[in-house]
This record gives sequence, C-alpha cells and structure tokens, in this order.
Amino acid sequence: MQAPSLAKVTRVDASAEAVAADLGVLMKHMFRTTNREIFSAVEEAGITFTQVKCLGILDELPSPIAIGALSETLGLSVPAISRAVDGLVQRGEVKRTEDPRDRRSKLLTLTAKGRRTFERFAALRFAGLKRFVADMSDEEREALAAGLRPLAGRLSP
Amino acid sequence: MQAPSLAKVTRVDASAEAVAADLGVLMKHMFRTTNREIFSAVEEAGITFTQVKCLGILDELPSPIAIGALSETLGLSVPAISRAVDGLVQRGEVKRTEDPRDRRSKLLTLTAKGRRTFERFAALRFAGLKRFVADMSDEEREALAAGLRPLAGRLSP
DNA sequence: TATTGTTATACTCTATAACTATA
DNA sequence: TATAGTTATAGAGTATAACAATA
Repeated sequence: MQAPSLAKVTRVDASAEAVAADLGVLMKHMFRTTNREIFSAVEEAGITFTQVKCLGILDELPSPIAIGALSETLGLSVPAISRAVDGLVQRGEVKRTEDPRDRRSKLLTLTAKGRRTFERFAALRFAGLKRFVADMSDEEREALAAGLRPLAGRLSP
Repeated sequence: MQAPSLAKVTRVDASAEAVAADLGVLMKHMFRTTNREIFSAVEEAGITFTQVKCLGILDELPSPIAIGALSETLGLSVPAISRAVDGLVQRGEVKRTEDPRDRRSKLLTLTAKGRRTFERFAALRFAGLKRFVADMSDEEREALAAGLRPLAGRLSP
C-alpha cells in the first residue's frame, strides 16, 4: 500500500471515549458475525466451552500447569476444572500426571490430539475473523490494518 | 491531532489474513481485561446473562417483539426464553402483553426500569473498554482511532 | 389442524461440602 | 494440621416433550 493521500488523513477524535465507543461497535459486529458457527462446532464436537478454554490455556503455556492454577486462571471452581479435565483425559486430549515433587498435585499437558483439537477451533475462529475482514471495503481494511498494527505488535509475543 | 509525519505512515500488510490476526490479538486482550468485572456484576444483580441479552435486544429494537422472535434472535429454545422473560416480567424489567391481532402471541417491551438496568450494564462494559483504551500509548490510541473510524462510522447507526 | 407460548421432565455444568491422599 | 484434588450433593439453566389456548 502507498502512503495515504492527505485527503484520507483527516483529524479523528482520539479521546478514550470516542475510541472506546468505536471499539464497542466493532466488537458487537464481530461477535454477531463470527460466534454462532464456533458455538455449534463446539457443541457438535461433544466438548464443553470450558474444556476448550482449558485446551487453550495449556496450548499457550510453556510448561505444565496444575488443576488449582488452571482453576484460578479460568475463574472456575477446582471441582469444575477437575471434572472438565477428567473428561479431556478420557478423550485423550490431555495428559495428567502426578507432580514428582508433590504427589498431591497433578500436572497437565496437551497431547498431540489435544493440540490438534484446539488448533481446529482456533482455525475456525480465525476463519470467522477473516470473513469479517474480507467483508470490509479496501479503504476500511487498509485503515484498520494501519490502526491495529502498533497495538497488536506490542500485545502479541 | 496533526497529520502524521511520514515516518509513521509506513506500509502495513492489509491482507485479510494479517488484519484478522491482529484483530484476534486485540479481541483476546480486550476480553481478558474487560470481562471479569461484568461477569460478577451480572451475577451480583441476580440476573442471567441470557436475561441481560434479552434486555439488550429489546433496548435496540424500535418495536415490540414476540417470544418466538426473541428465541430465534438469541439462538435459544422458546421455553428457555419464556422462562427468562417470565423472570424479567416478575422483576418489572419487561412488560408482556397479548398481541391484539393474534392473542397466542405475546409482545414484549422494556419498562423504564428494564431500560435503566440494561444501561447500567452497557455503561459497565463501556467503562471497561475505556480503561483498555486509556492503557494504550498516545500513538497506539491515535492510530487505532483513525483505523476504526471509517468502519465504525458505517456500522453504527 | 397448525401455531404460539407455557409447563413437565431430564440432562449438563457449576458450586459448596465432605472426603482421600499426600505434605 | 494444612493442602491438592476428587467425589457427593444440590442448584441453575437449557432442551425436548407434552400441553393449553388461539388461529
């Protein structure tokens, strides 16, 4: 893309209020256009949203995590996580082993199957976002690309 | 804000893939920083997420809506909506009256109390977005403002 | 006879409480 | 005695099925 013509670089209200309002509009539309499909895919896979979130946490963490820590991360009770994880172990998505340094604690890691499962859902979510982006005009998409880059560059590892 | 210096207007990948990826990063962070508070506020108010969504639909529609239509809009079963609405009626948030042209159908409208309730949650969500935006650097926020404006301008009424 | 909404029933997920095993 | 996790039990929300009222 070329540097934009000056005609496009009009002043924009960059107050927190204005930006938050526009962000709210964007979020609402993004949800409506991308969410329903994932919802039905998760349900069809016979898995729980909580279980998908468990997979997501395990996917992004570099080292194993225990039930209690996972519970705290997701803001759900320990028994709820224990049950969710138990289901994942039975499905072969997660490996649960005793921590050798404290045998009360169980360390959780993704199996290859679990990683594939999570990546399938992540791909579905990404496809929804892509469709949303592809529906924009070229001008909208280019402006958004330039506006997101500094922030996304900092936030993503 | 002045027109940006040329140094800032570097080329950015505006492909659907790149923009969708950055949008995904933004969304994830937005959730993590803004959602937990609303979650606890809803629970503390003794109301259901489904009921809040019902209030939101009624708030934005110009005319009354029936149970069946609300059910379809939210993607939940008619009995689930019937129960959710019943709770809202008992709390005085929603008015439910027979449609005079088809007395099987019940028309739903927000009461003043219902509108206030929804606006309280909307304000909470907005405050979360504002905090998220206020945490950015000036450069990030200004770039985002310019990038969101065309899209948000089109999407919002 | 078909349709709109409500009530009945069963199921899933979650939280609190009770429990087991390690520390 | 305290802590990590599991199992027991109860509660909330949803879906399917059965029903009542109206078309």
